[in-house]
Amino acid sequence: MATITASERRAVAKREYDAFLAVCPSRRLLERISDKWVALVLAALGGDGPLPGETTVEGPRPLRFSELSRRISGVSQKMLTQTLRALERDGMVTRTVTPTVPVTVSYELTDLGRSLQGVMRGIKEWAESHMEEVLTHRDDYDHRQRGTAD
Amino acid sequence: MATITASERRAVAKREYDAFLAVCPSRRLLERISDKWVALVLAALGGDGPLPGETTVEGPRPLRFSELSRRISGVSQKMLTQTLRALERDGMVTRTVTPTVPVTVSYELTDLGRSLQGVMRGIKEWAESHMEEVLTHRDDYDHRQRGTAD
DNA sequence: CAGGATCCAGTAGGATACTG
DNA sequence: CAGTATCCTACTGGATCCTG
Repeated sequence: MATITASERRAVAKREYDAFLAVCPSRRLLERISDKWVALVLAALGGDGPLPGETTVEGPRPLRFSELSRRISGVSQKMLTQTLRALERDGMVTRTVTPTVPVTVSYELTDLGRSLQGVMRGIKEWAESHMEEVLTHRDDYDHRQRGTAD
Repeated sequence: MATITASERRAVAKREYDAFLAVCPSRRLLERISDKWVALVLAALGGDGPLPGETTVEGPRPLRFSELSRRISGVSQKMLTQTLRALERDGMVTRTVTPTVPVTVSYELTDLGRSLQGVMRGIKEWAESHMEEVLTHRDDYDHRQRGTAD
């Protein structure tokens, strides 16, 4: 009998994943992580920038729900919870509950999460550092709308 | 009078962009590029993987609309057009029309687009290479739903 | 504090039909 | 071929209320 373990099958399958294919599971994973909230949560947990009210810039550390909420301005509690749950389920963050009163919950990146954060941070930083260039292109594009036959 | 040019103002503002802030323009740029279709279009134009039907693996080259459409399986013509327009407007792809019959339109990454593709490709590849690990975590998470008091 | 549960508006995005 | 235009549904995600 061919004793093929799950990990063996997976090792083979690994090379087959192709997000260009609509039916490939990696396509759905790509959809999940191609999300602004994911990018922002990972960046926050990854220790990008100082926390509001804090002057010292420190590295990554566990953040509480309320800290994340304050850091990522404009995020609703629903989206934050939802995003954190998904990231936890996918093994990218850990959720730690400390039974104080009231309860304290903190989130932290796992190794897997950190590896993703490496690429996701790139996106947030790209957006910030290329904003001007993009704005310039938009101006050009919008103006050129008529002058085509110039 | 303080003669401050637009580019000077922008050079200063550049360091101010912070996607953590809901009101910051870079937040909206982040939303725009945190999109699966953007990731896939950039990857396709960036020359990731061989084209369907082609055996030789070549680098990036301009792709026609229909080629993109075939490469990115499952994309609707609406989303593809919409994504390409947005990328063109933001200066990340060029659109070239060759007046044959019928018309030939090809898309190509700009330098700006290539710089973004550098980080976006990371995401697609991360999804593909970490699919297994994520699946394992999901199994764990879903099973652990009851056995909490174990 | 850290959510769960609901309700509900806005929009993303698919399907379809038509055009230069 | 490479779109544009329209219709329409389904899901996203915000606002609100409630709980341990």
